Amino acid sequence: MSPALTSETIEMYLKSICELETIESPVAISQLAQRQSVSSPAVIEMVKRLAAKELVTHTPYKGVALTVTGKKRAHNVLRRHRLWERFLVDVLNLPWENVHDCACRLEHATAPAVTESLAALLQHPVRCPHGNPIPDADGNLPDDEKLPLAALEIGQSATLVSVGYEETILLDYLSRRGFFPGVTLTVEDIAPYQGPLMVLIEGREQPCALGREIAGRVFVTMDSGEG
Amino acid sequence: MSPALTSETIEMYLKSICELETIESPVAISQLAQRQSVSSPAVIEMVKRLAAKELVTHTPYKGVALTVTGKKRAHNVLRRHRLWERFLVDVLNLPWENVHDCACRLEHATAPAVTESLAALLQHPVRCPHGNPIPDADGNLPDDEKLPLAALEIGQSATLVSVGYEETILLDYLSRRGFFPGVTLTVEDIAPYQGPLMVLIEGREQPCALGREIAGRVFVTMDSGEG
DNA sequence: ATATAAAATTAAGTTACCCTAATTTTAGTC
DNA sequence: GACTAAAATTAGGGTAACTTAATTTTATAT
Ligand SMILES: [Mn+2]
Ligand SMILES: [Mn+2]
Ligand SMILES: [Mn+2]
Ligand SMILES: [Mn+2]
Repeated sequence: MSPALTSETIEMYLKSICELETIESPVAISQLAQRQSVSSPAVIEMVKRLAAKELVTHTPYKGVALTVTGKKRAHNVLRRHRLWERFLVDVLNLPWENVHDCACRLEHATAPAVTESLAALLQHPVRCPHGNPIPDADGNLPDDEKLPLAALEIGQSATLVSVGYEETILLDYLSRRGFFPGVTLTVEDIAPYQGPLMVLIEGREQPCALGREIAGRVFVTMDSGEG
Repeated sequence: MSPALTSETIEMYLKSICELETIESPVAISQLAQRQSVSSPAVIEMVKRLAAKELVTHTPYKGVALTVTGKKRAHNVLRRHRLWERFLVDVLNLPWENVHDCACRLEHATAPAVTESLAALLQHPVRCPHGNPIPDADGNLPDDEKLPLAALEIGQSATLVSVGYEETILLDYLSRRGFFPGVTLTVEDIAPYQGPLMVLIEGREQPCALGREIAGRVFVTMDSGEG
């Protein structure tokens, strides 16, 4: 028997590689291991399988990069994931911070006909509830103008676009403090020595302290007249 | 590491055992093997795992039966399956004969919160598009009054309730000929030697020949005044 | 009661995916 | 340029779920 074309595990690796490539390319084995919560040898082994299927290229001791086919496949998973997220939030009214995990299971169990009917039902949404773009049916993913909140200087204002690197702990943390796509933020202070940013959400009284790590995962666009 | 509480494979075995139990109990290993499209040794091995988890009881050389826990678990899978089927037909407008396969994948990837929100969205439907009852959130499944079409005599009329033992080939075959829950059927003739039944769907000109095997999987209720 | 066919089970082996421990390679420091 | 810590890789092993081939048990038919 020839090995299966794909599997839930393979799809998750492809998706992770795709997401990590936006930060560094090629992607380090250790990064993938951390993201997938598995050991490095497990990653090495899987990377060999993926390379055999020509979904990634592996440069030993350097890292992994998606091939064109691999990237298409990854974008397709992302499409399913983000469409399900929209459905779960918009139609089923499930909480913004929980839908990521639900979608992460559904994404692997979705037939093409279901994906496309879902897209039609939702009227072909462009972004997931966390602000990340939804690839089109052909696998095209527009990369948008955005910069990490951590790149702002004191006094600058910006609009929250998206939460990169989605994970429930992070989404939970942000939602509790009112950080959603669309809100307007002002950096009131930046502590030295990689300390936290004091960020005010428009309409709130008190600013909120965000660590650099998190501020690097929250993406914004500068409000016009300030860029 | 203790073995996972459940898996897609385990859920499918439980569901199959549950469905087969309505025909014969305990369920024969060979029946399960056929239903799951795997070899008998594979079934034996899995049955041992299920027995270890106390989800089934296995009487060697006799067969398998669900425990109370096992049946609850099976009903829960059936609930998810049938709710997804309703969603796919009612909300996404996918074809009646295709949704079974789509739902068979989604059913294993559905968090409890998703299941219940889905049920609410659909206004707590009682039956799947193929007429089979949807267990409630507690796992209760009402067994309804119905008899196989094969049990009717010549001249008798009945209403199609459900298609048991769902499989795409069967659903495809029936949908092409107009057999859906709710239609009124009349048995016009029954061929001897296990030959086919000539069945007329109300409103049609020509009767349709259905083999005994299929007529045994189509369930009806007698129209009042004929039982 | 015995022969035989069918069903169930055991035996032995495979693949995907994971692990820990040991080793090798790379990159940064003096 | 050698020394060392971190990262990558190899070696060896495990489990879930499957396979085919061989064996045992049950059911049936004479
Ligand atoms: Mn996933
Ligand atoms: Mn998202
Ligand atoms: Mn299934
Ligand atoms: Mn159904």
